[in-house]
Amino acid sequence: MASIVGCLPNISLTSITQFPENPKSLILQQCKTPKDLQQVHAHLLKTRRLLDPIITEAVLESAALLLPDTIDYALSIFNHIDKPESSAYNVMIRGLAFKRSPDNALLLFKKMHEKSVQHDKFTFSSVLKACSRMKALREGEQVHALILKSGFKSNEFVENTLIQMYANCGQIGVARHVFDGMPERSIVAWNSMLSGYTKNGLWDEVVKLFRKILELRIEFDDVTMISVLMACGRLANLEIGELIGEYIVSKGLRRNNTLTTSLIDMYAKCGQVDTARKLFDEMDKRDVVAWSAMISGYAQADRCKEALNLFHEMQKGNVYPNEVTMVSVLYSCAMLGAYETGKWVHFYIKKKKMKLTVTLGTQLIDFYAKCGYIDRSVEVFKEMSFKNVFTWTALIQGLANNGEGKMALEFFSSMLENDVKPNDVTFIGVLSACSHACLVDQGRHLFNSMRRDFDIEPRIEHYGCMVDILGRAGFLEEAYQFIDNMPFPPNAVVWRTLLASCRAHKNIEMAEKSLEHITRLEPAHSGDYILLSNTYALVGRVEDAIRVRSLIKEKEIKKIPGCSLIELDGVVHEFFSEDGEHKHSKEIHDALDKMMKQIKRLGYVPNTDDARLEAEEESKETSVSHHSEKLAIAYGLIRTSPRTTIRISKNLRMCRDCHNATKFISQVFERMIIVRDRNRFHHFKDGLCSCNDYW
DNA sequence: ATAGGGTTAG
Repeated sequence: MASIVGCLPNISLTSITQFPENPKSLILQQCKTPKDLQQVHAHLLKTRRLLDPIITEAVLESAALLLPDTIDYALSIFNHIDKPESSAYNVMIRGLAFKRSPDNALLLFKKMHEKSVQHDKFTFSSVLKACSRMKALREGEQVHALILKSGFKSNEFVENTLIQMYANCGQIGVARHVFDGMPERSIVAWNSMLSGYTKNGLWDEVVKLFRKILELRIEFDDVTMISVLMACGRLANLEIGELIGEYIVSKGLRRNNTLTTSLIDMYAKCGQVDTARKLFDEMDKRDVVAWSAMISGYAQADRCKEALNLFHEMQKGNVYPNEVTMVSVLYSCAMLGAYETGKWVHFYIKKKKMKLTVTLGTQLIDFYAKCGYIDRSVEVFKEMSFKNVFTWTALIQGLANNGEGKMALEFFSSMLENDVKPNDVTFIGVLSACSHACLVDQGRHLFNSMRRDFDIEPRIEHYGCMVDILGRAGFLEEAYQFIDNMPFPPNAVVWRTLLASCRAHKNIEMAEKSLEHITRLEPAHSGDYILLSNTYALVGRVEDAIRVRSLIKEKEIKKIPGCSLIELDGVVHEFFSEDGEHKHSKEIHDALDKMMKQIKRLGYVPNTDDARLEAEEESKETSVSHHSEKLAIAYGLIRTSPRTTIRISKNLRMCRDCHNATKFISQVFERMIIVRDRNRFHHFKDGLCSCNDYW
């Protein structure tokens, strides 16, 4: 018994023989480890004190509720009790309900019922908690019926668990019915209802109920605010969000970290990332959740570079990321094409044996796919033990965008074989797979099966995919008819899709018509005029091409500057086409000149048509050679080792000249070059591109 | 003895 001294610091070795008369609080408070408990248990057995139900229940409570991983120990003690009283059952049911074996809690409840042991409010709330965790609606309903049948007097604890159980089982209406029928409601009841709405994504209802709380002047607490802030974030309801923000300040609650984290998240989701950052900087202790919230705030605001910077700062601050943090970090890497950083994150996840949750795995798949490494996506997919519709969809979309249309469709088939129900987004992926792989009939078939076989109503995006499938394959007239027969008015995106096909198939008439439709719906982007202009240029109507291009200036349409990113040693470098002359160093320009000279020697001819269209006032060649991707590739060539792959991501479509030049570069410099443009991937190798010059 | 809470994806 020597070691018990260390565990029970108030008792000396001799005093163990004088075990306290009533050792209940000693058992509950002093047993810090399973070992402590075992020794106390042994002592109680030896001294036959275990016959006292009060003492036994204290041991049970310690084993079933307070200590980790001792639930089996608790069960073995419980099973030795001759005729357990209801309080002993209650402790066990509650312990089982909390300790990940809610099914056993239910079984024990059943046993209790069979043995006619009286159940009470404690039994009911514990067993309902178990039902809630298991999403066992049927059993929950049975318990509810039993509560009503046994003439049980209303009790707020039980009613609150009923609300929780019904909400967790998706029966939010029943939950509300229970709530409405309560004779008295503390703030916990209101909070239970709010959290029920939250779990079901009914954000509007959260705000509605909170307005009621305000109206009735019910005093709310931090738990209330956390639910409501969550809803405000999802709804971008800054009005209520700020109201709570001011309340928090006025009540001096800023030191409540959980609350402040919710506030940060709300501001970030409402587009006020800088306000969120200010709150974040003012926190006196930032835990991993606060960091994760702020990082995801930047990522959602499309400020991924800042997200990654903050991630690096987090590591300097010795806060360890968890799988939630990594989801936002990988999302940012995917957006930026920051392959090295993302690869390191994957390595870190493995090294730290982080749980590969469905969300994290799905994000890894998306990350690799967006960096052009679709094989790695497939690997991750195969390693995952749990996959959901998001996982399958990410893989299918990744395959489609990387030109693996056929494989995407194969995975779609095996998704169905695995009884995973596709959703509307899955079909976007599947249809774009058909589009990239030029599988017209397959596309038609899948589009028609959406409503018929899967009960999914095609949205305008799906119609857009169909237009793309038809248009790419050259069925422009059919695509036009298809748009005409849509059940809703076409938007600019649909016409833009057709316009792109018109360029590919050199159909002037329909290109003109498409642009007309676009301008009728919204002010056209500069890219639309460029597509039409390119179409004219392709059929030799250079004057028209120039005329259309000049419209961009005349109409003062803002041009989106082309921007290419390349990541080197974990740092993302940005190159812009517009300010190429001024911003970049001599080193880069020298590299660019050298690169252009070398590919010309091998037969590259700059496309002066495009150059002429682009900027008549500048010398033709200079203009085109300064597209951002050429700068980024030139920089990549001098900064990376020979024969390694160069990866670029770009915010616009690649132009034909850059596409052509990159093919030459891949050959001359013996480099694999992967360019992710706005729409798809181009894998350049040995002078050829994976898109077969069709994009 | 019991009830309600923050960050994550296609």
